[in-house]
Amino acid sequence: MKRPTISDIAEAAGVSIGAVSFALNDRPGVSAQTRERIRAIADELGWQPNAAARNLSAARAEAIGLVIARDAATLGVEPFYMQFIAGLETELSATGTALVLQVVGDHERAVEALRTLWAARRIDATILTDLWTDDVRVAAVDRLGLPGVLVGHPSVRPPGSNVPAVWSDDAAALTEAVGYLAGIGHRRIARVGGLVSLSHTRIRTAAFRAAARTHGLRAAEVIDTDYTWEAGAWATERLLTAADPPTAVMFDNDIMATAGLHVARKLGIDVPGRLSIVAGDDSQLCEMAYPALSALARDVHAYGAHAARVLLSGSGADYQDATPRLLLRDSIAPPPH
Amino acid sequence: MKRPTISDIAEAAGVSIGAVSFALNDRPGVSAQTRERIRAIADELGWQPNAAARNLSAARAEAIGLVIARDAATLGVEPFYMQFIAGLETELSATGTALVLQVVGDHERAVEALRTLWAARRIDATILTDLWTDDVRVAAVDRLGLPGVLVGHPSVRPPGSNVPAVWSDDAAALTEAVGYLAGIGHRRIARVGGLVSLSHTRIRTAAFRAAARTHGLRAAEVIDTDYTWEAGAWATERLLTAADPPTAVMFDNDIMATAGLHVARKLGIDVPGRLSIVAGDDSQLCEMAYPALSALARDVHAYGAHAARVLLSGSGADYQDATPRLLLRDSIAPPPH
DNA sequence: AAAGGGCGGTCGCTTCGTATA
DNA sequence: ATATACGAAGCGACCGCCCTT
Repeated sequence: MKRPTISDIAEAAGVSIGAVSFALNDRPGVSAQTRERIRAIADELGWQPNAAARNLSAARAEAIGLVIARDAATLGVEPFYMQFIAGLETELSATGTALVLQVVGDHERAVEALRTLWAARRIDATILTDLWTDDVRVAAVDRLGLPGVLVGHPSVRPPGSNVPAVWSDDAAALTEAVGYLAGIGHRRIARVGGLVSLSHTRIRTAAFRAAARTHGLRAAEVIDTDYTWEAGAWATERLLTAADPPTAVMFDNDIMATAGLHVARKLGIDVPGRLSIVAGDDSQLCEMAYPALSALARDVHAYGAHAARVLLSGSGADYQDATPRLLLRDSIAPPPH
Repeated sequence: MKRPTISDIAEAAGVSIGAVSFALNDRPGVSAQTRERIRAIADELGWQPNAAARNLSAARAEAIGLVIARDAATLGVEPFYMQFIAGLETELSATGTALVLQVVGDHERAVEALRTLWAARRIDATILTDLWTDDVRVAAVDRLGLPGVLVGHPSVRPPGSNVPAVWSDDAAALTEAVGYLAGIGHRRIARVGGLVSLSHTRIRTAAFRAAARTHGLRAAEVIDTDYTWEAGAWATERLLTAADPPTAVMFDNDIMATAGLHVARKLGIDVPGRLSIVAGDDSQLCEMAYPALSALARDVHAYGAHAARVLLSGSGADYQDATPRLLLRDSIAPPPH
């Protein structure tokens, strides 16, 4: 029950504390047989290094911080984070790095949390998600000297900063999707975007507009939202009840896409007969909807793993993840007429 | 940029290290003005006590561990954990306690993770969720002397153990729901349960059967599953295509309830006209379904907060949370005929 | 006599300089 | 000179003991 320390081992082995440390850390300076003897005793005693002591002398925490800045209520159904975290873990657990998680309400508190964790040496690095343009958190990690990785397009990185970014080419994904819809005949396509403060929202909107121009679409309206069910429903209703409504709508997340589906049903608009829908990520929500929603699919689990790998490698180099692909289910069809 | 230590403050204030420690920890032995001066300097320097150093001498980690034993794939849509974690955080952050999160595949690995975290003094306590009957993790925390709280019915606690439990009366909730359905005329009610290895699944099934007897139901079939969409769909299909099918089905989680809704639609069975559905928890998935699903509602966020509070209080006393209530939406109606 | 504040040991581990075979 | 092992000095904060005014 009492947890053994290195000196218990030293005593039992009849050697010095230093020798035990060297033996257990695979460093030269201890004979092979002494090393084995020490190892055996450590095993027998069930010894584990005291993280506090080790971190104190090494000045490392062997932990990384993930501070999620999100209203608790909306965190529930949003499938992104749990999968992302599970992905992180696959890499972290392999290196004995702990994940310290915190959920806060806004960026200001996120900065405060990161500052405290870092100042207290509870974390060695952090991962920043849901990046805004001119994100105060990026500025903060730069200022603090807190290592980190940005999960988002490298363009969010301010000049002078060299925090690596892990990203995927959302613009290409959107371009592909618009191209597909245009290819099967759609001429009026709308986009229900996420928070305009998020950098990837702007990137996607820009790509959407560019693709609309390329294909000479007759209409390419964009409505920005806050990602919630309510906003998705409201935006869809506005789109569908306008004169000359779109024949296809692309949503920035799955929750809003599902909301859009509901609104269409309420208005008696058949999906995909009269309206095609493209969802945002590709969570299980898409399969759960009826009809099952086509979506821009990406492997969030792998995304998390890659972010962790970039962080642990310390290379400082950006990493481009796979481009989301349009996954066809049952919510896309050629436009009516 | 450089993170200050207590001796930096001492130097800047022209006092000893001990005086700084006393001043910053609100202990007597320092004059009020010295205390203020020291505080001001600490603030200005952005000082935070080095967690490793403090934990080393205090032999505490100021952190609790949450090891989620769940297949990564199913973690995605399951809204429980994120909300639960957010609830935990509201209490933890108030006391400066960190949350160390780990995601593993099974109980064996969970025990291993807890053992390592505890042996390395990375955590002071843990929270155990999704409890099984004869859960190896409960035995492990007892054996290790690792403090914890069980999120589940006190009956999962083996004799001799005194780990506190935070629980809600699921049996009462199920009884209420069956009573309601029976009250509006249902005579054939089925239950699609969760993992039979989970203790609360058994508790609910027992309550379901007892209530069925009380109300003299003609049929009260129970099908156990693994909580997945596929299992929910399969179970529902089996139920609805049998001779003399149920007029109401109660699901143990929201994902399966949604799957059940799909199956009913596929079979051309109107909900709630010919089939009533009760979902398991009450996540946003219920509102997202069409028709919106009635559910046994509980406040998961508060549940998490209560678990944290019990853990931090150290009282060791069980805490009974609010009993889930039947929340009526659009998926319940009297049976046909 | 009491209040303010210095000193030094302590937690467990790492690491470096040095001594022994 | 080489391989092996010892002793001690930190890492940063805490805390009890003791000495000042």
